[in-house]
Amino acid sequence: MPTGHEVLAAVLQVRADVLQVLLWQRGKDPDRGRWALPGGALGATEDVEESVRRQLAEKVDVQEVAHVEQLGVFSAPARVPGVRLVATAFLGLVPSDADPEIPADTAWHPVDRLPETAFDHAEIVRDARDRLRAKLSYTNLGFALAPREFTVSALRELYAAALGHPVSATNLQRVLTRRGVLEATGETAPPGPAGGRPAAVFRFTERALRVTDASAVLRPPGPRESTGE
Amino acid sequence: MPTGHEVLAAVLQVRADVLQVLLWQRGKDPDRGRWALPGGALGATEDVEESVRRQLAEKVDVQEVAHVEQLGVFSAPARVPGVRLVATAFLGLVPSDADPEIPADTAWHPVDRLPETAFDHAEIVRDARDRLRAKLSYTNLGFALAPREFTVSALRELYAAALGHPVSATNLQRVLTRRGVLEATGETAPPGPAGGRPAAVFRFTERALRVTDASAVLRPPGPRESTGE
DNA sequence: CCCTGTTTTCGACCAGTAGGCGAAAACATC
DNA sequence: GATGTTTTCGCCTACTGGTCGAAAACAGGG
Repeated sequence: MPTGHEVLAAVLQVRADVLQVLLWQRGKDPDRGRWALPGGALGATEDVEESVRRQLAEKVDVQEVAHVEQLGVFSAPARVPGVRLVATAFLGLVPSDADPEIPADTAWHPVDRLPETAFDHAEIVRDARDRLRAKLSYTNLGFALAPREFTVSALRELYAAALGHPVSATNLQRVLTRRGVLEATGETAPPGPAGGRPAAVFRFTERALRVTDASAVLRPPGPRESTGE
Repeated sequence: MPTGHEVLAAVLQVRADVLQVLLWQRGKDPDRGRWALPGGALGATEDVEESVRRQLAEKVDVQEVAHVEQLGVFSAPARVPGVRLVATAFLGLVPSDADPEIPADTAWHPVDRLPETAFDHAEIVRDARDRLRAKLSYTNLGFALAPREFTVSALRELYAAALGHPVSATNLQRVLTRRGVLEATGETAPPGPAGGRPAAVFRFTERALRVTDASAVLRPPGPRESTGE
């Protein structure tokens, strides 16, 4: 039994205040009618990251996908019936203001209320969701879920939807500002129908677009590095 | 050209106060004479984690490997000459007091002064080292590098060697104690030849053995969870 | 036996960071 | 102008990490 290799992408976006994942409905067996992650066989001349971007391009406008990172390998011998197929899974993030064209067999589904899924794809979606939730708090990954410009309230709702629990606007703004990743544009957004003070518009700074993993505890000794400019 | 799949393990241990990796010297082409990571082809009836543990057993006593985790996929089309070979890389950790038997072609090498390595294995070792350094500070991964019982000074030297920078013993003890992962045994270790106060002996608690990733900033609201018990 | 040197341990202090609260600002509608 | 709504900002508290220095507990030498 030869070993094949496929790539799969769990593309996440906050839509209607709910974290959702892009799935397509299989038209043939095995698992006909069940919902699957976009992906496909690894090509001979590409690595897995190139491959997942290529395959994703068949379902959505890849320009809209702001962040792609490797989740891990799924390799249970019988994860797909009949053939031996090892999968490299990816996490993809789409800003909440994008509404990419998608094929007819494709739809967004809330990550916490998945339909009947194909193969081990539900497990992959869970892993993607958990990875996002973990990294949202200690990295700048939020920029990949947010529009280019936004108010603090809008960002708060995004984080709340993605994390699955309420977030304080005050604290969110202070934390992100202190990290040096939030920047006021000077503009203000018009208030809603009920009135209220107009909200200031922010964007992520250049440095925010580099996802910095390190929230190092047990730092090397010596004076702190400045976070500002 | 068919696609094969192999697993590779970067097994790290602090030896002689230096972070080292287990490598074996290739006896035949390609890359004869260069140093390679242990590993091999994925079997038909195993997943990648089972496979890496099986392959590792051929080089070292697997009982000594305290922690194994997936690093990622390496899949550049020409990463191995001649064939298309996708690799799943793993990070393995061995406690510093273990000295496993290893074959004649196998040796430990400092991760910061590698010999001539085969294929893309140097990159994998770098990734393993960086992963360890990142996770040491915000997880309990240290337990996998330490003996079952140890003094704070010994643990400090372990962390310093693994992280590559000095670590304060005071702070290390306080941080780990507050996390509830350090526990005094009540015993004391005899002082060195120069005298000095005898050091208290510690061990990691049960809860420390579960590696807890979450160092969540932007927590859900409400009272703090107690770390005690 | 006391003094010195060494190593560990512990308490105190400081700074940086997150969470919470409420007042003030800036708008809409009546 | 009064009221209601939303945003913004400052203040307070709690917790955590980093640093320092004193005290504790040992060995060895005079």
